[in-house]
Amino acid sequence: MVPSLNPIERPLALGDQVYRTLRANLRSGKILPGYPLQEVQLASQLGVSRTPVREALTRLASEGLLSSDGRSFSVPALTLQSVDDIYEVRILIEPEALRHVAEQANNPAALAPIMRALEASVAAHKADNHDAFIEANALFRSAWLALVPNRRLVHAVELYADHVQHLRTLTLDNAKVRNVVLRGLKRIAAALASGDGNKAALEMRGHLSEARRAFIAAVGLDRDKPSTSS
Amino acid sequence: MVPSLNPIERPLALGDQVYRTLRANLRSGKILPGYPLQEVQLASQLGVSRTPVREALTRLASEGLLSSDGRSFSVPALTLQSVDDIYEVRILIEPEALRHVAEQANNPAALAPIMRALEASVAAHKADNHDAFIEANALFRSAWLALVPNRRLVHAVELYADHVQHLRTLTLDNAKVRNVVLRGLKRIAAALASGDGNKAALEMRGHLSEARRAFIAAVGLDRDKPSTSS
DNA sequence: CCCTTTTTTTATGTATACAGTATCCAGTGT
DNA sequence: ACACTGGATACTGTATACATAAAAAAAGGG
Repeated sequence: MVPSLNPIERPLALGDQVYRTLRANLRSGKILPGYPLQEVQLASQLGVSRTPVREALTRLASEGLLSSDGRSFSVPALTLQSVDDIYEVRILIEPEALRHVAEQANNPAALAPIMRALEASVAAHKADNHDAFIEANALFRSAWLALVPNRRLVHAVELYADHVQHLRTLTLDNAKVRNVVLRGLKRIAAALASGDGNKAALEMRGHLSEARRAFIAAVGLDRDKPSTSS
Repeated sequence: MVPSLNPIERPLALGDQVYRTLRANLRSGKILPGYPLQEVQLASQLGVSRTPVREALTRLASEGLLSSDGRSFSVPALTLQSVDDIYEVRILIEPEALRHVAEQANNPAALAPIMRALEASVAAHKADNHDAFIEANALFRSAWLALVPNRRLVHAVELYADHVQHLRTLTLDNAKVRNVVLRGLKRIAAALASGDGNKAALEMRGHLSEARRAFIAAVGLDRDKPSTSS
């Protein structure tokens, strides 16, 4: 008998690895809307066969992160309509998810990672560092999501946040937009620190509304889809 | 020149067909939780190769309708926790989705399919027809969802509704449960007919809460997972 | 008779082969 | 020069082959 062994770390299946790689690249905006994602090309780039690539692509498409135009897949171009649709869903679920965090984990120790992510955002903003700001932003979200007990809710929040990730990479180099976002994060953090669930939910709602408006204004989205332009 | 030809009806890819078939079978509760869904077996039953089967399975798993326990997939057994989680999400999104329907499509013609589905539910209940009631229930949902303009919201509602579909097949042969559900549908239909968005949202919220309670009570779910028992 | 070990079977993960179809390009005819 | 047609090309959808690992069964030893 051996004292408490942890289960072995199994190497992830290739399909999962490809999925994560692609999703990370979508998140960072490296893949532009409209470009066809071709199986052979991706497979050779990643050094695997078409099978796991195909698996990852169909998964991403079923989650709505890719759209299948005709034969192959591509990043969907965001129209004003789709941005509105996505934000409507986000505004329904994220404030309530945050409410749980405020009500359950209102001790400073649990909130520490969130505060650190906020500080990182501030620093990145001051340094005018586009990529760092985006990263700190994502860190902030995953920090508070880690405290949401409902895993399905977490999954949904992550999904719809990724749906508009491309907007962020396009617009967060604009200092004005960053200011809007940063102001929202600060208010959210303050509400969390106060342990007031209602306030937290309210602040999140306000933040999402304003961020949505700022993104749309910054990218010049009006009834059409120029989301590929930089 | 040829007089106005319609584009040809293209047969759906096998992968999609398998996906739909499996999802329909999950919906009707034909596949029991815990049973491993094996690729070769499904492939031979459906008369296709493993490839499209595999594709469908990974899609269903990524949507949360299947869970991958170790190596293969199976219908996840519903714990009280997971039912609560799913209903929390449903209660966040479905009332607001219904609000749109009440506010936008409050003319009798648009609401006719919903009313027909309600009548079918009533008839099935009176006839004590389990399967017909479930089907009418699904028809009711798809009828009002057809009037929701936000397609992503529709997709999310359908997804989480399917997550607990198994509960329905287990419990809707219970007349008491059917009564609870039917009462909810009637109130929802009345709210829609009145064109009152707030009322519609409120009734949906109440309906979901009560249905959730009735399901849990009927299946005897307490801190564990007997959802396979009939 | 039970426990251990080895063998066999079975199922998945991945790669590759094959078929069908859409797209692109060149050639030909007007 | 332009339009149309025929063929080559490239990509996807599907099937199948192979390798690996887990599970089950059988053999062997105490």
